[in-house]
This record gives sequence, C-alpha cells and structure tokens, in this order.
Amino acid sequence: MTAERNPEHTRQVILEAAFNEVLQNGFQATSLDSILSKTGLTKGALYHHFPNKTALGYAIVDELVFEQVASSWVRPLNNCENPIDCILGIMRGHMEKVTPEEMAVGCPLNNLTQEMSSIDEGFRTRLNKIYTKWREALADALKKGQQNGLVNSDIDAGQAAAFIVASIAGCAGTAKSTQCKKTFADATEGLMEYLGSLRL
Amino acid sequence: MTAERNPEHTRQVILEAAFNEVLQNGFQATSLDSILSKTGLTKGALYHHFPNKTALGYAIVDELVFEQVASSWVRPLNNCENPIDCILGIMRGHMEKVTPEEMAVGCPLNNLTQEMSSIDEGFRTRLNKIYTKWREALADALKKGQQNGLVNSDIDAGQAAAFIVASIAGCAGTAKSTQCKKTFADATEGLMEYLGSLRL
DNA sequence: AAACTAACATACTAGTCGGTATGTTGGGCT
DNA sequence: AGCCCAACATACCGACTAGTATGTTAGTTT
Repeated sequence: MTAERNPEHTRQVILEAAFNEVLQNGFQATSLDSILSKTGLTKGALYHHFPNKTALGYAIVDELVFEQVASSWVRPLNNCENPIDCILGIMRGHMEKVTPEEMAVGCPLNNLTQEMSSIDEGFRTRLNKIYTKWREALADALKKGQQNGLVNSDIDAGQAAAFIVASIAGCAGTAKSTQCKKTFADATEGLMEYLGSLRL
Repeated sequence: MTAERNPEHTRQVILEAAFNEVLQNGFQATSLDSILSKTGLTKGALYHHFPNKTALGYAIVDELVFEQVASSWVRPLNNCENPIDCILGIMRGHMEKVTPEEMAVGCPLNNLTQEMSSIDEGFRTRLNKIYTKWREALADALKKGQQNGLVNSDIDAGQAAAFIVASIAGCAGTAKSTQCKKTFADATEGLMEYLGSLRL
C-alpha cells in the first residue's frame, strides 16, 4: 500500500533533479547516474520516461526553463501599464532576493545557451525560441508604452528589446564569474539607468 | 634533419589546437585525443608539456584568452583620447568582420566563464581576473574622459564599466544563440546608443 | 481471480575518457 | 665522438559513461 505509483510525478521528479544537476554542472558534464542518485530512482525509470539523455535535456528546456522565463520575465510584461517600471520591478526583485549560490550557478537559460547552442541544433532552436518570445514580448510592451506616451518614441522598440535581453543575460553572466554582489549590482544598476533613459 | 625539435613551438601548437577545440565544443566535452588529432602529436607530447587536462585549460585562459582580450579590448583603452569613440570603434570593427562561424562558436571568454566558473574555482579566478582587468581599464578610461570633459561627469565610471562589459558579453551570447546577424546588430546598436549617451 | 500492461528495478555491455608506464629518438654539451 | 637528458611516441589501464536487456511489481481490466 505504501507503493504509490504515480508516473507523472515520477517523470517530474526526474526532470527537476536533472534540471538542478544540469544547472550546477552543465548538460554534458552531468551523468545520468548523478541525476538518479538524487531521486532514489534507477535507469529503468528514466529510460521509461525519456528515450535518451538528449531528449531529457530538451524536456528541461521546453518545460522547466521555458516556464521559468515565461513566468518571471514574459507574462508580467503582457499585462502591465508601464513596461519600464515592470522590468525595473522584476530586476529589483531578483537583485534583492538572489542568494550567493544562485549567483554562482547562474541563469539556467544563459548557461544552457552558451554551452549547447553551438554543438546541438536541437538545443539551439529551443533556447532561441525562448529568447525570441522574450524579445518579442518586450518589444510589444515597449511599443504599447510608446503609444501610451510612457516610452520615448524616438527609440526602435525591437532594437532596445534585443539590447535589454542581451544585457540581462550579460549581468547574470557577470554575477556567475565574479560571485561579487557589488559588481553584479553595478552592472544591474547601469542597466536600470539605461531603462530609465527610455522614459518619455 | 627533417626532425626540427622545437619544444616551445610544440607547446604552442598543442595550446592553440586545444583552444580551438574548446572554443567549439566546450572544455569538458573536448577530448584530449580530438585535440591531438589536429596536431599530429601524441599524448606523450601533451603530457610532457602539461601535467593534466585542467592545467591545459588554465594555460588556455592565462595565455591565449588573456592575450586576446588584452589586445582587442584593454590595451586600446590605455592610450586613447576618447574612450567612448575607442569602444565604439572596436565594436564596429567586430561587427563588420565577424563571420557566421564566429558568431556561432561565440566569445572564448564568455563561453569558458559560463561553462567552468561554477564548477572549478581555478577557472573562475583566472577568468574573473581577465574580466576585472577589463572593467578596471574601462573605468579608468572613462574617468580620464570625465577629467578631459569628454564624458558626462554625472555617471559612476565603475558602474558604467561593469554594465558595458556585461552587455558586450551579453551581445556575444545573443549572437551565439540566434545566429541571426540582425538580432546581434540590434543588441549591439542598442549598446552603442547607450555609449553615445555617456558623452558630455 | 486470472490475465495483461504500464511502471519501474537490476545487471550488464560496449565504448570512451583521462592518465600512466615505458619505449625511442634527437640534439646539445664535454 | 660519445653521452645523456629532454622531447617526444606507443601501448595500455582503470574508471566511468550512455544505453540495453531482462526481470519484477503494482494496477487495471475482464
């Protein structure tokens, strides 16, 4: 009676353990055994739910990374009044509650992109899709802000969106390499000042 | 007579082959055999010049990556009149002559940082040293520009330097994931406009 | 309750990796 | 000229990996 079979839950357990291991060690350096050791499950369970290691990696991107970026960065933009205040709020929130451990392991999206996008086209397209959706949502929000007289109409919304997304990724990368909150805060505040300069 | 023993040259051959392989596949995914196959040399030669794979990776950072960043980004800042024009010139140069292949493989410094800095402290300190020197050189150049009346004195030079370096890394990362020159150009031009806004 | 299937566990294979032990060769020094 | 050590080459080991083959158990159906 204690058994409690729950395939969907099992799949999710494997997926999240894989996500954490990959976040810490990178995809290629993560062994399936190290993932499974965190779950108490075995290879049989893993290969029942995923055809191979690559598919497991794709699922991490398609489900966990995608959802994380969407909920943190994309969806807040869709129904907000002032896009600049919205991004500033998200960034401030991240800055305040980020732990040294999180700074060290870095951003899941950025990590996987740098590691995998040049050696596996499947990873690259999936990760690029996430970035593209993010950029589009940001560009749309900026355009709406321009129409509402909240954002300077002189700027190219698409161009600014590309720059902002790139800079956020760059700030996360800076945090990872320095592990120094001051430098991370410097870079982030530089970005915040740029965002402020976009106001009308 | 054909032999031509030249240990320093041999070491350099191994080092540069390793650099190229690591740039394309990442450090952990690069096998020593794949490096050696590009050189015509063997394991004996490699282990004569480097005690282990990690030391080879450290040498790549300390010698090749360091020198590349220093010559491209740091030294031009040291003896220039206007730091903003200087950075803009470097960026424009990179934008114009970058090949699709280079965009795909990404920036050596950024790649290694994202992959290795969270799992090997030796890599992290070495890579962070490069970033720090870069940031310091940029901050100094901005300060000098402020004294000369070329750069807005309202800005915090150290903060701006941290942001600019982070954004450049972010632009390189963007290029790697999108492999779309338009998006890369958008992000870069966004950064260029920010740089322009720093003028007095 | 028997039969069947999905959901796992266990044991193993084939291959690859970093690293080592040992052999060979060439060139500078005396 | 001959010696000797640095500079390599070759062969191999033990550890580890992704993936497979097969066994076992829990639920579900009839």
